[in-house]
Amino acid sequence: MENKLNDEDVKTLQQCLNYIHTQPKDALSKFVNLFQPGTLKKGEYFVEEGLHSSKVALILEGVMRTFYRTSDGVEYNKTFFMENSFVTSLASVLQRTESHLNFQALTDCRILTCDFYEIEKLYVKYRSVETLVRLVLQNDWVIKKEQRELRLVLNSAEERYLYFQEEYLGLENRIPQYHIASHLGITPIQLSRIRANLSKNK
Amino acid sequence: MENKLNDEDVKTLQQCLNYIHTQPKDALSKFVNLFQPGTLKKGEYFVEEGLHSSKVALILEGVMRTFYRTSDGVEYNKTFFMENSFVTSLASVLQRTESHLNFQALTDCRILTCDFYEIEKLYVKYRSVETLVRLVLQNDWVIKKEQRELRLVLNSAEERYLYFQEEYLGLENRIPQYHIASHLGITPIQLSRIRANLSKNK
DNA sequence: CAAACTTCTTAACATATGTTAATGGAGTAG
DNA sequence: CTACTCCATTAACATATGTTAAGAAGTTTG
Repeated sequence: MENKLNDEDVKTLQQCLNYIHTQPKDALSKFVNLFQPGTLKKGEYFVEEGLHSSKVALILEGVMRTFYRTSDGVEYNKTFFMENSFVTSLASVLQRTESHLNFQALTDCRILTCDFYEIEKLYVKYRSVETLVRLVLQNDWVIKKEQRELRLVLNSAEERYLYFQEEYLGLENRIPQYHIASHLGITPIQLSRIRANLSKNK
Repeated sequence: MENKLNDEDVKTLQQCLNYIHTQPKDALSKFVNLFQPGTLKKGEYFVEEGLHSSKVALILEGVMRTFYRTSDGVEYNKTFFMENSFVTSLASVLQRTESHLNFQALTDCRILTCDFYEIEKLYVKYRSVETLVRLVLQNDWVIKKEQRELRLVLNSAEERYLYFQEEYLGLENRIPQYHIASHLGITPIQLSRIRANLSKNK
């Protein structure tokens, strides 16, 4: 049971943090020390609906999804996460409530995890950490959500599919099509038709 | 040019603030003093896209909408505001950037306005004010946006229309149908069909 | 290898929605 | 009152999408 990060993973983590908002060396070092290595098997849950979780993960290898499940069992894939993405049930963490979203590994994953509230404790000493978190929030919750709402209302399923390909480069070939269809708000059959139509007119 | 609020409007404002998060008397009084009375003619803009605005309005009488306009002129009505609602271009205010949304009066409006940054100045002295703002943010940006995204993906236009009726009680008869259609992401023709179908099967 | 399973595709039909155009009612200006 | 504008409805047709069913190709399991 070693909770030690190898040099390469530390470097990846540092780069991912600095990419969002450049951190001074001491803050970066404290930040990195909060993380521990871990793995998820394909199908395994990182966060389950109905439970509270303050965990944060950085994906080193693999793909995860977050999805909502309706009362009659229909699933809607809200977001996918790939390498170098941070994963957390933000609403649950911020509101201190149980998550109503599920987070699940779609492939075997290698991750680094830590507890969000440990990150919060760094705010007092390192303003750069608080800024980083605020930027993630602003970007994820204000800008991305805005864009998604507009696309759902204003764009056709085909346009949403083309946008998906840009947003999630290469993901198309790493997960089943029906997960993509669910993300686009259409049936796998309709997605298949759209794909057939696109390749015909190319 | 009187910037004096009448007693009744003060009472309404106080109730609206306390409804979100109860305020101590001195905070409430400072809060109320930031507001000035005003009016908007039908069709007049409260905030225009491309410009920065830190204005906040409480609607005393009337209806407003916020809408997005695509590059080819199509409009999408994001939200409607009725009596006792606070109106502000939140993303613009928080990010200190220009608004990419328009806010417009759909009827003649009687409002109370103030500057958001004046409210922020109260944070230091009155924690209750900061809490109130955080609650609005959390409610509007986290919960409502989440619900809207799910509805757009998971619910039919008819279901969205029925939900609209609940969410905006009585609004249906105060604004043109095509504004409602735009909010639902469908054409006025389709909304008309849905309405005809609902009254038939009733 | 054979059987079972998963996933993607296609067909056939039904439903939902968009587009264009015509109609008529309600309100408004002259 | 008349002409005009705005707006909701309806029809007719085209397109997009859902549903059900069948089959093919790849993968897993025994």
